[in-house]
Amino acid sequence: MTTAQMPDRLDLIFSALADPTRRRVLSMLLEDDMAVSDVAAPFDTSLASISKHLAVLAAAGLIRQERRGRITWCKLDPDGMRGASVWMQGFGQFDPIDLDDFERFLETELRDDDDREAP
Amino acid sequence: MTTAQMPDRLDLIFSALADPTRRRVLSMLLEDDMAVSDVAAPFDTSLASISKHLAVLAAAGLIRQERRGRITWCKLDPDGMRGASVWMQGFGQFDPIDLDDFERFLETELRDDDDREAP
DNA sequence: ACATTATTCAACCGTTCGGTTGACCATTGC
DNA sequence: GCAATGGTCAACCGAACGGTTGAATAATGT
Repeated sequence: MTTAQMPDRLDLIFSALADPTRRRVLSMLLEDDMAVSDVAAPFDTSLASISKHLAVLAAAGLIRQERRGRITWCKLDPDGMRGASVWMQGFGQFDPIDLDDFERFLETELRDDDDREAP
Repeated sequence: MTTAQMPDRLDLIFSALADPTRRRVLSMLLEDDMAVSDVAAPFDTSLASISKHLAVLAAAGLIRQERRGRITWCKLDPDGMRGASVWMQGFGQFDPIDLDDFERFLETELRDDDDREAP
């Protein structure tokens, strides 16, 4: 059967990116490689949950996980995003990377992504 | 309650893009504005299904729907993708838009996205 | 007025998703 | 060897998703 109904890589990537927790994880990994537990630390969900999220990101090719000793290192794989990025670029000639814009964006995500509480 | 758990715009955009049918719709709209029925035509799902997909895309700000007479026109809103595109660009300095690459990509998606059958 | 066309609404159904919990390997430290 | 640490696995749960069908709403054509 060649009609394997295998999900497109774009499916994997975009649905991986659709979750705010996973996006936050990626942002964290942008700053440095991390062990699974360290990734999980700032979240108030279970370790297992984060482990699953990381698996999703890995399946989408957005991160790579390398087991060394008893800790599993998670490393961003920016190239994994390339296909999706290219696809999106086709829908409008966006300015060639407004890095400042992104910086602010990231800041926001990192600061109050998950637990924003009412004052 | 200010802690409304309102989904982030990026959630909306990326999860809208996570579905191959919706991506194909966007590709179609890239070529021209279309009525809902015309969008639905090439797919072998129900009209209602496509109508829902279009609602999702509209909610994500990726298309705009304008009712004129009894037909609802669907029009791509490339600017809706901007935020997500900017976000992604932050994860790697991708080349400034390889349009040829994209063209081929699109071709592929349009041709055999949904119904690939075994020979 | 009546039938037709265009689209959405509402209820339902099976599947996937994100989360939890507790058991289960590994690897390290004593 | 034994206990602690790091991570995954498996089973489960409620919510969201993508699809279907049939009724409902609206504008158009005759």
